[in-house]
Amino acid sequence: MTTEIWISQLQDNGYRITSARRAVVDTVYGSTHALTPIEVYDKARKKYRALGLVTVYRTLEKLEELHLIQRVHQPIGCQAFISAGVGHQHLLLCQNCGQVEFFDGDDLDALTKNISRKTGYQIKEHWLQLFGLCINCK
Amino acid sequence: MTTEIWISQLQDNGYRITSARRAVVDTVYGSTHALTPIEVYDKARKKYRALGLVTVYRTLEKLEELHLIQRVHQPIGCQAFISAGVGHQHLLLCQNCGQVEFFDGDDLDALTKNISRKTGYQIKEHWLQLFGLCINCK
DNA sequence: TACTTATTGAAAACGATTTTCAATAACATG
DNA sequence: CATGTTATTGAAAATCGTTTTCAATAAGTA
Ligand SMILES: [Mn+2]
Ligand SMILES: [Mn+2]
Ligand SMILES: [Zn+2]
Ligand SMILES: [Zn+2]
Repeated sequence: MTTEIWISQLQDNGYRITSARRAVVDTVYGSTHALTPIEVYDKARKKYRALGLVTVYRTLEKLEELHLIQRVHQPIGCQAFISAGVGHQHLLLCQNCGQVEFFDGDDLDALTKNISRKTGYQIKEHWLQLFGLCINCK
Repeated sequence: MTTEIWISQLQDNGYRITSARRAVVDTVYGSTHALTPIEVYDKARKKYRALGLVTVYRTLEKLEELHLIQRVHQPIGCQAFISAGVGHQHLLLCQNCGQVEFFDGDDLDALTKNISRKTGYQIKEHWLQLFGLCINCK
């Protein structure tokens, strides 16, 4: 998997491929840490000097819309993004260095059935995030 | 349980009891929906006309600091508040009307041990939220 | 009742995000 | 490859939510 996949996704959806967009894609794709718009801007500008912050916002918007990236919610803030996982996945975040990992294999069926019965809610989806310390930080 | 509990908590922590604070407390306490600062402002001003939005922010800040309210994270935004649950609890949100309920009794020990082993992370805490439709909305 | 000082709301400041706009560059067409 | 159409660009301005500043006020204390 390479950044070209994101590039063709953009292309296939009628978006033009520009140097600005390439710089943003190259920066966000494959990052192990969630990045805020400003962080993306600072990193991407090393690859493409003329880049504007506005274009970072606009590109992140499109990548999110195409489900190529996803927003990361944290106690400190909820405006950082990371490459989206494939299929149904959850996040594991390092509280110290901000590293992000995906995991799957949670089985919440019993739980949701139980809660559904107790509350009368029809449960549609769930968010599960784990926080801790990565190998380097613990 | 009544709003007086929050009032005495504020008092016990050295904060003065004012009409503005009473209006905010009365509004947030016991609300079944998460409220944003503006929503709190609009509702609370019906009880106390002179209330300023700044005071709403300042009071919410204190209530959060005393763990009497907690922030609710949602796909649409993360600046709404609700009365905090007692002990370790999780949220169940109605995607239609915004109603909020608490639940407990999730058992994620097996899951976290498993993830911990696979990833090498030391897991410290978790966020779990369920989304669905409440009895009225489904 | 008088005093101290935390609290107030209005206004200004702020930071993040969005909108506006004219110049530019991507890409379809010939 | 040259040309035309128009999506995309970055700068500047506007906007939105939140925070800070400040002088007036009112809560709590003695
Ligand atoms: Mn899951
Ligand atoms: Mn739990
Ligand atoms: Zn780490
Ligand atoms: Zn509902």
